[in-house]
This record gives sequence, C-alpha cells and structure tokens, in this order.
Amino acid sequence: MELDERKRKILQAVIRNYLETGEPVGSRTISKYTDLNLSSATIRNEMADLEEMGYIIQPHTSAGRIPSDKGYRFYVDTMMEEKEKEVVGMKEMLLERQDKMEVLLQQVVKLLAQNTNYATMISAPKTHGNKVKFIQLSHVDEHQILAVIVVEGNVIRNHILNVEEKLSDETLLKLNILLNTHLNGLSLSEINLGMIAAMKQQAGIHSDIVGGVIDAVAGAIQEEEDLQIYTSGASNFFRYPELADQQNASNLIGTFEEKKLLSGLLQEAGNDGAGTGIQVYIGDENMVSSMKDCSVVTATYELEEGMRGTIGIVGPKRMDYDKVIGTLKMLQNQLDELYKGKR
Amino acid sequence: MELDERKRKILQAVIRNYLETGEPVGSRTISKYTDLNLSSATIRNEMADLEEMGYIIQPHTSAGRIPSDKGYRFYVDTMMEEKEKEVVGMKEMLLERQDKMEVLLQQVVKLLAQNTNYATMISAPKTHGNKVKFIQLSHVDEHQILAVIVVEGNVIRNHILNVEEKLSDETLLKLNILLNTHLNGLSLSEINLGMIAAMKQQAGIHSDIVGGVIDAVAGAIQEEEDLQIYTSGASNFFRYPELADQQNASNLIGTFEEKKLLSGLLQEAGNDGAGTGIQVYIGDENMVSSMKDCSVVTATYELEEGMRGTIGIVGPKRMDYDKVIGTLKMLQNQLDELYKGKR
DNA sequence: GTTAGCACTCGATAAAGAAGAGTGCTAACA
DNA sequence: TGTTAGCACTCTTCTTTATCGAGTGCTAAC
Repeated sequence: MELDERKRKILQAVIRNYLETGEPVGSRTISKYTDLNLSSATIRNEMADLEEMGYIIQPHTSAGRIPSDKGYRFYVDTMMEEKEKEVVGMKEMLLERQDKMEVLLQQVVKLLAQNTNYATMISAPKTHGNKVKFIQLSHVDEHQILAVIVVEGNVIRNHILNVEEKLSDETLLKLNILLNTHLNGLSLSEINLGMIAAMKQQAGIHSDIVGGVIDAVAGAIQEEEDLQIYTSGASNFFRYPELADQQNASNLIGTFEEKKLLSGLLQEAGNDGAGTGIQVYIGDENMVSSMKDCSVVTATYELEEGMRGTIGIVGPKRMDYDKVIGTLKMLQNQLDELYKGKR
Repeated sequence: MELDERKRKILQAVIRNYLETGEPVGSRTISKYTDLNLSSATIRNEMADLEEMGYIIQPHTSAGRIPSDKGYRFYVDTMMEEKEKEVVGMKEMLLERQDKMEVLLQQVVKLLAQNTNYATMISAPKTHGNKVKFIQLSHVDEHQILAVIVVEGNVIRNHILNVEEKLSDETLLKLNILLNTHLNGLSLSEINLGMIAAMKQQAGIHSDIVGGVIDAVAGAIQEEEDLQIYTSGASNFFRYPELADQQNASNLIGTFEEKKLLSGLLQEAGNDGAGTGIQVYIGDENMVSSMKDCSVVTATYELEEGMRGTIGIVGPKRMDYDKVIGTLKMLQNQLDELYKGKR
C-alpha cells in the first residue's frame, strides 16, 4: 500500500493532535479540524490503512488512534517544521560568563528544563586528546606542595602532594623547569614510561614528587570522563500522565540519578550525531530500558578548541519535537557565540 | 493526665509497629505482641487516653492509631535506642581517599542513600571565615594569566584573567609578591577598601590585574555558599506509599532539585545543631513546605581546620530514626578519622 | 482495674450498571 | 470508484451499590 498525500496529511493531523492533547485521536476530530473536507467515515477507512501500515495504533477497539514509534519516526524525519524557540533568560545568563564550567553547565540545563518543561541533561565538554599546557608547583605549607596543571582549553586541575620535609625554593624551581620542559605540549598518549623514568632520574631524591605530578597529570586529562553529567527538571516527568505513574516515574527518576547510564547515552549520541549534531531517539531506540516510553533528543555542542559535549532532553514520546529541536539549535548557536566572543 | 510507664510502653509499641509496617496499629496487635499481658480492651482504653493527650491519631473512626508529630517527637527525644549501623562500602571508598572534594561528597551521599533507602543530601564544607593562605599568578599564554588562590583548609580556586599584552616575568613576580605580602593570612572581612587601594597604587599600570585577583579571592571564599549541594536517592521516595502519590512525589523531587531550598535547610540545621550535631525535624518542623509529610535528620560533620558541612537524610515521618541516627553518627566518625589520618 | 461481648463506623474492594466515544461494516449515493 | 450516512457493536470510564472486615467505644460482669 502506498502512503499518498492524503494519508500523509491524515497521519500528520493525528500526530499533531496527539502531541498536543496526549489523548487518542478519533476520526471525527480529524474530519472536523482539517481542511481535507472529508467525512469521518472516509477518515476511518484511511486510518485503518495507516494502522495496517504500522504508523498508528489503536490502544483498544473503541478508542482513537495514537502514533506508533514508526509514526513518530516518520514525522520527525519528514514532516517536521522547526519552530525556533528562544531560551528565555539565556542571554542574560551567558552575558555574565561564568568562568566555572561547572556552574555554567548547571545553569544551562536548568534554564533549558524550565523553558521546555522536559527533563534535561548535559555532559561536560571532553578534553579528550588535549595537551598539557603548563605545570606549576608551589609550596602550600611545610608538608604540602600544590601542583596546578593547565590543559589545553584552559581546563585546570589542582593536586596536593604531601612531602616529608620542606623543599627549598630552588629545588621547587628546578622541578618546575624539569616538568615543564618534558611535558609541555604533550598529550596523555605521548607520555611514555621511558620519559617518566628519565625525568625521575633527573629529579634524583625527589623522584617521588615527579611521580605524583605525573599521576595527577594523567588524572587531570582522564578523570572527568565518567561522571561529569548535570541534570535538571526531573520533576517534569510528572507533567505527562503517561510517564507519571508510580512505576515509570520511579524508574525514570532513578535512571536520572544514575549518571553512568546517562553518560553512556550521551556519549553514544555524541558519536552518532552527524550533520547538525542533533539526534532523535524514539522509544526504545535508545539503550536505556527505563526510557523506553520516552523520546530523547540530543545535540552536541562545541566550545573552543574542539571541546565537545552533548546535551540531552528527555520527555514523553509525544514531546514537541519541532520546538525542542528548534530550541536546541538555538542553544548551539548561543554557546558557539559565547565562546567565540570570549576568545 | 499523666504519661505513666504503661502508657509509654504502649506508645512505644504503637510507634515501633507503625515504623515497620506503615499501617495504622490496632489494639489487638499491641495486646498480642507485647509483654504487657493486657487485653485489647484495656489497650483500647489506654490508647484513647494517648490520643486525648495528642501522641497518637486515628486517621478515621474504624482504623487503628498512628503516631502524631508530637508522638514521634517524644519517641525521638526519650525512647530511642540507637542501633549502630555500618555504611556498607564506606570504608573501601574512604580508603582511596578522593582528593577532589566534589567526588568524595557525591560518593558519600550515594552510599548513604543506598544504605538507608532514604533520600540524602550533603552540603560542601564551608570555608567560612577562612584565610588566604597563598596566591600564585602564572602565565598561561599571551593574553591570559592564571591566578591560583589557596585558602586555609586547602580549598583551591583557579581564576583566569585576560590581559591586553603579555606581562614580563618580572612584573608577574612583583605582582605575586605584592599580593602575597598584603593578603596572606587575611580573611575576607579583613580585606578592606583602603588596603585594596594601596595595592592598586603600588601595582601602577597593572592595577586592573590586582582588582581581578581580589575579585577572585572574594569569589573563592564566598562563591560556594550557594549551590554546593549534592543529593542522591531521590527515587527512594517511591518506596514509601505515603510519599509516592503523584502530588507528593512531584513536589519532593522538585524540591530536591532546588538546591537553594536544600541549602537553606541544611544551613539552618547546621546552626541549630548542638551537642552531637544531630538534628531531627519531624513534619513541618522544617521550613520547606513540600516536606511537611517528611522527617529530616541532619548531622554536621567536620573536616580539618574547622571546615564544617551538613549532611541530611529525608524520608517519611515513619523513618527508622534509630538506624538513621546511628548511621549518621557512624559516618561522622568515619569522616573524622579519614581526615585525621590524612594530616 | 481488667476483660468479654456487642453494636456501630467507615474505609476498602468488588460487582453491576450506565454513559459515551469511537470503530467497522453495509448500503446508498454521486 | 470513491465518499458518506447510518447503525450495531466494543470497550473504557465513571458512578452507584453492596459486601466485608478491621477496629473502635461502651457496657456490664468479673
């Protein structure tokens, strides 16, 4: 059977209507509120066809139709009209340019959740493959040394090392020079054991400090990978009856606390993302089982120097895809500009 | 009317039973499972008295009794037997001593939530009143300077300053010395405008950098106050039917995302806390209206050098106070030891 | 002071009925 | 051949009614 123009129009009407109301859509509704000028009976015939083709579903015999996953997919792929939607409050927030990445991200997800009324999550931009820019050791007190490690993209890590006895300022200066001459400009994969051994030898009795710093460097570059996920708006799940029942809500909220899972999801999305970097996962297209009744829309964003992260919106399958995608695109632009302006 | 020994025993039995089951407790149950050897009729009389005195409540005529807030309060104040309860997994976690406070706190709340089956929150230890230990400016690249500020308690803040043209190493050294001689050992309240003016004057054309650093210092000491709250186990609310209905759950989860509110709650608790630093808020004894059906147990913890934070557990009013308080005490000890050991 | 007995209350659960939305199918129509 | 009116039928949802049972309060006897 073919999906002719009329069927498409009807499918679109069913989906649009369902996105708004969340109630199954009957033939009468379609016949009334479309410019097709067809009677409900005709619509019924067409709807029966659409059901046979798998685009819509009848929850039970005497109910209207709701879109199937296939229906949503078709809608998202071919019928969507993006509505640009501004994120209210975004500009003011970005103007006061948070230096702390952490705070910035938290505010972004929060605003996004407030604006969309869906649950949101964001992964911190990965410093993946980045290089050591500069290392600085300083005294903190008698028995402690502070190591500051700056990685490309101005990601900064601090690490405190304990030492037996206070080092002289000269020693510290020497170590500083030693570390910087050897490590600057290198990425993690370029730091090998031979190099480490050479440095330790040159450091003599202070080789343990060199070791400590190198551990810290490795940590600085890798550490984050795991848990740097911020979320907001989990209570929005309750806005949508199909997700608000105890079973579902409990699972979803639980999942939303399990950063590991979210991290996997966002990472996968980041890899999938082609073109605009926007991905839509409908129903069980995403791998998290507790989200099988949800749709997830993700967008990758990029800050300076190739630091990329992913932002995600989780809502019911009948989420307002048009608006969400428009909003995400707009957000991508804003973030882009912010960091361009900063440079 | 007087609360004699027998009434106390009955009250205790009612509360204990209700904590376990969450169901109203009838007179027969008490008569059966107590060593009082009284008939249900006698118990009934006593329970009528207890109700009159306000310790227990009848949800409706033909139901058993449940404790009132006053009843819980009495129980917590006078009848509790603390059960020491180990936090499973705590020791192993603390052994690998996280240097990043952030990660440590996140793990603590998570473990605590898993162990207790309640929702948990923790505020990062406040550096309140702490003093500047040491400031270090370094070049990052042509147009950026990194300011590292270490505050007592080894809280470290980084701040990147943009500069018009590259400063010479000497200039930087001078600024370093200037900042350190003036600011070291001072707390925020001790840094006044006169001092700042003097420093700016000495810095000459680089006064703007001094200004930037001072802003950063102020930020380093204060910043946190607001949002450094970590939470876990929000989905545990669903375990308790009295909190799991849509209305309640939605509010609670929403509240749990509103760090500002939690922050206020924990702060207040930190101030109230006398003696052991453990506080119990039953029902609307806490100020957050969405938690009026909950109890909140808080404990202050202290890391080295007077850095204090507060940890909180939120559950139904029928939470297992004995266990929760025992657990919190145990946690206090563990954290104490951890940081004593570190020194 | 304690207890057995009994009528009474009231929520919870189930069963039955009514209402209504929407369908599929048939037959008539353009 | 496509479209439409009409109608019986199906299911869900809501309301009503009935039943059950836990637990009480009170009285009278021990």
